[in-house]
Amino acid sequence: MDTMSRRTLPTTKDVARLAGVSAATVSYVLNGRRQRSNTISAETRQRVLDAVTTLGYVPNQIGRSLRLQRTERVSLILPRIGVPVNDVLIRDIQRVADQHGYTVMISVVDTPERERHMLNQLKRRLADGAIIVHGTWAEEDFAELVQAGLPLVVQRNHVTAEGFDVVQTTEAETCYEAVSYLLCKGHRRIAFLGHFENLPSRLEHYDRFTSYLQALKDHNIAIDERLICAGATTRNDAYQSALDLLRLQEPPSAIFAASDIAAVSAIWAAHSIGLRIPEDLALIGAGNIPEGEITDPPITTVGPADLDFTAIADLLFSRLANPEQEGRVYQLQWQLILRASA
Amino acid sequence: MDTMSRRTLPTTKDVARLAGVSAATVSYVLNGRRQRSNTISAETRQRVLDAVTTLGYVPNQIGRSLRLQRTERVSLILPRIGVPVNDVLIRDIQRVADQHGYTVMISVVDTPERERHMLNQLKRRLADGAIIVHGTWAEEDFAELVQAGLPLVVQRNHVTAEGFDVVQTTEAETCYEAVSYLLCKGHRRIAFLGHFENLPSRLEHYDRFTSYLQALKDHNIAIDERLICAGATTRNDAYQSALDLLRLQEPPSAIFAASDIAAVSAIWAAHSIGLRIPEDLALIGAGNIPEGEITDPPITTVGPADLDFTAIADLLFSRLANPEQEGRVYQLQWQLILRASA
DNA sequence: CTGTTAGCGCGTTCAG
DNA sequence: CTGAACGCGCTAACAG
Repeated sequence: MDTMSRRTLPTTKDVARLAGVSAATVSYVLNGRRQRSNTISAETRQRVLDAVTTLGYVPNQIGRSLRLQRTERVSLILPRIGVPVNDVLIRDIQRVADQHGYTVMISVVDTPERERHMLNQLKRRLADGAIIVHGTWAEEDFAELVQAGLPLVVQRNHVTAEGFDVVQTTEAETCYEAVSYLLCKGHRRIAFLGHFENLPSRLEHYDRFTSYLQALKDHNIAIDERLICAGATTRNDAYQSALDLLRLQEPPSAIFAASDIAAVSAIWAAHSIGLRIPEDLALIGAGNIPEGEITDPPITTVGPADLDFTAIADLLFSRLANPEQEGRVYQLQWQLILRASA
Repeated sequence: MDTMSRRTLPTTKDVARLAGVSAATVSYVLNGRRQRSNTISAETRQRVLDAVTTLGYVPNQIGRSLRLQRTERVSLILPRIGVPVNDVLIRDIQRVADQHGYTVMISVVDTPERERHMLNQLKRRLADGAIIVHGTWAEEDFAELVQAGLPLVVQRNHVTAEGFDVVQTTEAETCYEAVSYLLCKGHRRIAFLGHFENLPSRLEHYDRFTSYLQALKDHNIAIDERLICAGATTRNDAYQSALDLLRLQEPPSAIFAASDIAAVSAIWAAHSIGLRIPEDLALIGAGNIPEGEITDPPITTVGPADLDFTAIADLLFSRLANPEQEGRVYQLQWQLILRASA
């Protein structure tokens, strides 16, 4: 309670002195020796534990990390926050990390500057391993991290698993299927509602968009640039963009939204000008977020059939246990989920 | 590129050897000496920098932290993810941290077990300071962290700023005003749509709820427990709960939702059974999230007038610079924001 | 069964 | 202007 104790936290040495043993013994007691025949008498053990509680000693993780060459933390790097699918990812990684006694540290990395900063932090051993989701990272960045010996899992479709693991989705085919579905229903003016910021490096890797283009092309529909909308970053931006689309002289009869959030916003936009869905406007989203089940109407969407990303976390911890293994590719199967909006 | 280099990262010593200087000189060059008259010749400086790039040397943050007794990280602890207001908080804290050269690590702490784990991590010097938002933390936990010398900012209404800073809102009065507003409009059956999990320790500290109760009481309206709904944790749960409310034999004519997310879900629920808002059902939310402006109708809500939480981050960094200062209280002004839903 | 010693990587004091 | 030496807190190897 005195102000002095706030200045200097107790160390193993303090505990050792109070218990009348050496610092090593304290460590043995607290970390339970595993190898060798190093055991501690019950009496000494108790003296140490008493000293620990008396002093309120807590081991310093930094000293421990330096000695063990291991932080017991994993880093989860997200390109943006407020995307429901990331909530699930966080939940699943958290759960697996708990089981391994690891702490998860989440970082939102949404600008090139922050990317550079985080790249540096990771090379400085901020964590023992990292899961990087999408973002504008260059492939060289991943190579640098591998070079630095950091166990790494990258969720991105167009990247080669060289020294790290890659999580991919089959969204290219499924999005193609979704747009084809709209075409088969007779729609000829189909809008694309997405955002072109924070893309995985190149536009041609933006599967949801290229699939849209390809499907139209394969059905001999000319691309109308006025129907391609890039402003759907936030819910409110998506709302405005959808409104702009629907107010065109020749408005679309269907919208393929690159995210379910954008699709929900499109519903609000349609409602606000008296359009009915799907009668006046067909709508397909992407991502299969739970929210899509409670909208009016529920949203037809493409996305992972069940929202469980445990496998991604498992990849990282398996690599943590065996860092030298070859890069693996894990496929997340997407599917078209028909509901009422299209 | 050889496998050896993945085993052992270069250290200051390696850089020193290659540059033909001592490790100290490397540190001088990289950290730019401030005190004393220690300067390095341009020539030596260049040799060191060359060696750094040749080896791809990156200072090890763990060694640095141990030496400096400072991690150059701050911890942001959230009780749950997927709440839009936290997106704003993250953005603002991130920005301020960038300016100070600090890294933000976000943690989702949503169970008592994770709370205990994180309490320990913080005492182990996971970060130099922390911002803790709501959650079920006990006041003793904060005292422990203060005792451990951790600069701390807590966002919670009912807590005394003893050795740390507190961010409070005026939501108690504003929520009272909101419910009173409904009562003045003639509503007598007003439902409460909230969630009783993850509460700040005690139910009587759940301002949004107590204000609801108090307003009814002051207007001599008997509490009808069937109108008090505790299941609105996620969007989908809130939807179900709202549906249950609206299907009661004597359904409410108004709903006060403890979050805007719950309010949006209530709109969907109302739509799905053909109720119009505000004609058939009045609705007030809480939190003032941007999404409330694009719903149909836009949501009348209570919340901070402008979404800027820079001040919270400033509190932490000011305390980081001056750890011994008295605990301060910062008030976040809430207000009733009238839109079309009530 | 327990104490001594060494060193993880870094930044800094002090003597040259 | 530079280098040798020290210590941050912890744990593994080795003595005793």
